[in-house]
Amino acid sequence: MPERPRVRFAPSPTGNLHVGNARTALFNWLFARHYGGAFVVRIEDTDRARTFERFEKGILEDLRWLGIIWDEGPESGGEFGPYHQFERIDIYNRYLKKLVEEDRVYPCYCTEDELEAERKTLLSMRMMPRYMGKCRNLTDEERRRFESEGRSPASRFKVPKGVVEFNDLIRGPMKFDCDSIGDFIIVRSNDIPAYNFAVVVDDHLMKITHVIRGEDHLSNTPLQLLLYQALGFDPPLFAHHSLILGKDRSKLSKRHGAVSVKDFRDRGVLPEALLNYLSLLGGSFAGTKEICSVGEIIEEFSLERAGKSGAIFDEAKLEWLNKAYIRNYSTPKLSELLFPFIEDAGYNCDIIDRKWLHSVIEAIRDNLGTFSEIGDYIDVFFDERCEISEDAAQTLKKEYAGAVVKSLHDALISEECAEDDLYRCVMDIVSSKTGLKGKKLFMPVRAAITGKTWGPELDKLFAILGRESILKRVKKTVATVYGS
RNA sequence: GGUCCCAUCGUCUAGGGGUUAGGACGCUGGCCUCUCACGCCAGUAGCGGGGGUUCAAUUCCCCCUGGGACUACCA
Repeated sequence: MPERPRVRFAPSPTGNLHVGNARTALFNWLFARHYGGAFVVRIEDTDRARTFERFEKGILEDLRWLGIIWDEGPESGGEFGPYHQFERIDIYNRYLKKLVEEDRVYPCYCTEDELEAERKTLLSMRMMPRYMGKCRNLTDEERRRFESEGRSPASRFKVPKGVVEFNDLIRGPMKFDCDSIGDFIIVRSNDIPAYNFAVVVDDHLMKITHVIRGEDHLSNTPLQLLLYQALGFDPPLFAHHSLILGKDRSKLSKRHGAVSVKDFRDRGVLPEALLNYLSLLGGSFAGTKEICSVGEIIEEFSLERAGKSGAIFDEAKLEWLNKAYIRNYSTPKLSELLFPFIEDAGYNCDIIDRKWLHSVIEAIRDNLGTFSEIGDYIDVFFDERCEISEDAAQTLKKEYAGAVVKSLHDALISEECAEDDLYRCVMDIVSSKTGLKGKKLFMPVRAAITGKTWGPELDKLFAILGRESILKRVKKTVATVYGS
């Protein structure tokens, strides 16, 4: 391990930050933090048609939200900038020139249609589609002719014969035969460098020591290694981690539902829960502990513990973790995070008494898997939002329910019970009057008061609602369900 | 089709030549005066198949099967 390893996360701003990419960023960041190295973010914005600034902003925002802070990169700068590839075009051109001079590169005049046709032919012959080198040995005369036709060439790298070998830090020894690699484009006909070329130049110039990325880049590695060789650069070490999969075991993508960090953030998943979950996927910590603080995760992180096989993204487990993290928040802090979600559910937090709202949140906080569920739990505390659900109506129509509701009503009216002992006192009365207990006793009470068959604990409900509100609700229920 | 990668409960995983194959999520049951959630207890379920190597293979090797990634002038 070098003194100070340098790793990078290099997203292209063509969409929101995907959880798979977030995991790659996380692994790099954990690696840097674990070994006391540097974590750099580089924006790969060479695909001009698909690059949008809002995506870059979003990605950076999501990284910060997760607590993945970069030592060098956009906005914060650093010694090895610029950190946007599009601002580094001159640099790539310098190295292209070098490769041209050394005859490692040649101009290719093929159009995309021609290349597509070649691919199809090869495929129909059951051969691997790859560039067969049509422009590799063009005469000057032929080149001039293409130029005069107005064709602007792309630059292709001359792939040498031989094999490329490297030792993947996660997967072990890797070996690729150059015969299966066609001459590939390193600078496109619009003079913008292609991915494999830009990455190699940047990683070298930015002194990256370890490239940690998804398995989907494994087959790019031999191409990049060839470029390192041609450029005379020392290559970094490579580590290719497994991918996050959807339920059907294919690479997680939009058709699987929520896949971006933003999706989970909007749903009310805590950043520490998502980060913890992502670090759990495709690996494990030394102990049996699964809920770990960032510090512990950094401490435990190691590439050796990274699994080689893909891992299905399990939202149920994420939610379980989220619940655990929610429990660790104090109610005031939790409330602050919850307010936007309460507003989304159609409430105006400004006109609701803070203290009362806190007690409501206190009553339901343990039920929440994600913040966006808050609307389903909070409505029972607002008289005007209480409707009798189908389930509740059925419960109330059971033969024993009528008596329960009646004695509940009577107990509330009698003023026999003190306000501060309402729940216990009323339930004792109802229980002794009806002779019922357990589910048959409590379900009609719950249904009569909340209109639902599930929700926060009844004692908390009584304490927050108070006699007046409860009585009003019971009367309403009696009127609508029993019609008297 | 080609190249490459991978393979332990439904899911995430631990383990590793001799184990009652361990944990977590989920699910089921029980307890906590109802449900849900929390907490606790219990239960459910797994080494893809075939050959080797070996006294012994889930573990090591090979083949098959299955799954996946890549196969762009995207990254």
